[in-house]
Amino acid sequence: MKFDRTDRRILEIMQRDARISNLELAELVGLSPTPCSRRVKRLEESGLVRGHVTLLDQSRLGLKLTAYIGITMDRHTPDRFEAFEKEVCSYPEVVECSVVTGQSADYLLKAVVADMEYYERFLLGKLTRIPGVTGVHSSFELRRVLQRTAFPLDHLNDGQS
Amino acid sequence: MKFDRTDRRILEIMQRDARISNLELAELVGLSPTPCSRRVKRLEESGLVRGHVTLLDQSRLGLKLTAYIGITMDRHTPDRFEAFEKEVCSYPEVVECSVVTGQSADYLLKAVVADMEYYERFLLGKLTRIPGVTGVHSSFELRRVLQRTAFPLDHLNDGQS
DNA sequence: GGTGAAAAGCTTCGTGT
DNA sequence: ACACGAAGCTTTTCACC
Repeated sequence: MKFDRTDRRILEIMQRDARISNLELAELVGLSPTPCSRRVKRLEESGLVRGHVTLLDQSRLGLKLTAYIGITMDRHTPDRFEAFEKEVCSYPEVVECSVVTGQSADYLLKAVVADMEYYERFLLGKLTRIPGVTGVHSSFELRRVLQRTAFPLDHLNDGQS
Repeated sequence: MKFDRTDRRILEIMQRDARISNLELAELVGLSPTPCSRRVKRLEESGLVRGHVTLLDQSRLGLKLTAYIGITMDRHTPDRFEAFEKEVCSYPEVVECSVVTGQSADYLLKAVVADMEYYERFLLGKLTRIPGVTGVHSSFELRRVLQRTAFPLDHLNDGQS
């Protein structure tokens, strides 16, 4: 599958505004509505577009505390990992979870909660109870400097899978 | 400002699908289109809704490497911080940047790049050149387990600012 | 890829409960 | 506050160039 500059511009615009109409989008990229609509459909069917979501204000929701949590496991066996991951995915407080390289942590989690009191309950009542979890290191967000959902697209100048 | 269960359901649905029509949304929450539209408008004007974005597939874009980067600064003065933050915000590779608590890092960054070769250029050519940066510790994502943009809304059962 | 027309869908009133 | 129904508009989607 190949993308040209027009596709790139379409994606850049949609990454910022998912609710733009095809009519307006076509005008912005210098196309008539029909081929513009065709391109969008092609991009969506290709799997490149993962979805359209509404972003809410974390603070106004009362979710004032963001924690980055490094998790260390006792043994690195598939069953340990699977059980841990399944459990973590069921926690709505966790917005991100990855297996990572580096010194002391196997997993890096990002969790979003109301306050420190809630976080303590989350930590003691949920996270540390998962079998295999031997180490937990919490780091808290003091201030958010930047948060983006848009990826850079400069690197796909022409053909790209 | 107060939110009831219906507002909560509206937000839950929109967090998953930003392009839903008011008609369908109204049906899902058990309302007629008119009051549903009023509620959505009220929620947007309240600032609770930050925007509607399209999410793209990071891997299919060719951005195969995600790095978590801990940054240590030499001095914790406002001018050092401001300059650093302004510079970091101008890097499209950085999708997240926060001031965090904890041992050895002042900032935690999340960066998204094509590969390790690109990352090295980013690190040496950009990040480590910023005045005040004394320590950089990179941790790489081996596998993504979970990634959410939706926040939990269970905690706002009735009234909430 | 562009154009124009037709069709479908959505939003927005007014009115009544 | 909400439901209903009609009007009016935007948007999408054809067939064709």
